[in-house]
Amino acid sequence: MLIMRSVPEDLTAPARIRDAAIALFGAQGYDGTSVRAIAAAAGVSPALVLHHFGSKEGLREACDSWIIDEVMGRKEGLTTEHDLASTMQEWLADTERFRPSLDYLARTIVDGGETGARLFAHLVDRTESMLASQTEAGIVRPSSDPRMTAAIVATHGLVPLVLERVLARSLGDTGLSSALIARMTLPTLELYTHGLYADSTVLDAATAALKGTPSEGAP
Amino acid sequence: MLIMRSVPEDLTAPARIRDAAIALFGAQGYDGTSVRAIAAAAGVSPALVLHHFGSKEGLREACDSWIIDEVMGRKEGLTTEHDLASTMQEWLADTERFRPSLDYLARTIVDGGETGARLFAHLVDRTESMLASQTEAGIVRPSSDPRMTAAIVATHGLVPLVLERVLARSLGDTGLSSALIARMTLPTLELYTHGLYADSTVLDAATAALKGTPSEGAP
DNA sequence: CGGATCACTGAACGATTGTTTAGTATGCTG
DNA sequence: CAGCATACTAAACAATCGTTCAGTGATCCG
Repeated sequence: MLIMRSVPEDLTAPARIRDAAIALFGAQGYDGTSVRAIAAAAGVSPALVLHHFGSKEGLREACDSWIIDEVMGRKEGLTTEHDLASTMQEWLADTERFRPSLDYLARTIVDGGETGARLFAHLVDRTESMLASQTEAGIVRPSSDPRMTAAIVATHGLVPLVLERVLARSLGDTGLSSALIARMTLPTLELYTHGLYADSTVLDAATAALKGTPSEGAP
Repeated sequence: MLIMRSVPEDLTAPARIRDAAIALFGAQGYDGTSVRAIAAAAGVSPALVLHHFGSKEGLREACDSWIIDEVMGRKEGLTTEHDLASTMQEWLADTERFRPSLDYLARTIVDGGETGARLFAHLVDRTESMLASQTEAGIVRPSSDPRMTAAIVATHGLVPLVLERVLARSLGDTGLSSALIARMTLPTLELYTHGLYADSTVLDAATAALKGTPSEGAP
């Protein structure tokens, strides 16, 4: 770990510590990152980290609420209203710049903890209301289970975030993930416009099968 | 960590160690699991773990190749040919039973390491050839980018695996993830049959926009 | 029977972990 | 200027980490 002071100088010490923590937690995970490594990356002593954040867990919570504020756009100019979807779109368009936040966000969501669940639930809520209004406008087809459809569409949006590494490696090692996102756009829109199947035989068969066993939710 | 010997007795010590490692690595991650915890769960001494597997990293590699064999179905009766898709379907139908393997597999894939990349690449290959034959048979619509479409469909299949926790929590805490999978089936088939959009205006707009800037791959 | 190999354990090793403590420097407030 | 809170560090703390070592039984082979 020869590289230190990887966070610029013109920030307060707590801010440098927080930025370094997000970068290292995102890159190596919480357990794989030591307080000493964070302190070195922020250019401070290990004791100062705990002086400002109480404990390593307290630092994680500070990073969580910071990333939530960053995702929801409660920073910078408070002019624009943001949410997870729009922020992710912005970040994925410049992965090199937002790499720390992207990695931290991905880990938070797949982790399934309180923060990840809150962010995902928010994304599903937004997706559901968006789909509802677009369905009313005739843009989107009605669904037999709007909540689950919203959840599915939401997860599809998270795919480039949480599966970026394996995706890139399975499509020739471009490594440039913004090009990957761009290449995903057209096939995704094709799928969302015409579906995958040429006709409705598979769906009809599944519908008939579910009609045959209607007691689905009661064990 | 009072609970130990969580792996049955009637297995060889290396097998018990490996099973305990898969369960703990899957539940808490590699860094979050100590050799001592694995040894306790397997009912052996910590030294025996390293005696059989050389190091903690060696144990991980053994778990990786074990899970690969398990996924590819190179075990039990060698009669049936399996792959990632069919194995995942079988495991997700009985999540309680296959919880350790499911969690370990999910972590391996999102980790993006060698094993995860190999498994995912295999899944994309299988999906691509399946889609190709079904396209030729008129079941599946042709795609403008078959490889990427296969990758997208593959990632959609991994969604319940890697996002199970947040998914369950955003749809009322059932916790029973097999019911979650069942509820996902119909909306997914609706999406794959009719698409999400009512008409092709969004796709047409995107296609026109990409025609306007055709120099996509050359930086 | 004798020797060797093997599975296995208890105890310890040094390194690293998160955290605490004592202390220094700085800058604000009265 | 005195007093005090704050930012910050060096050093050490106990605990845990992965790993090593010496040694014990048991099994097997000749």
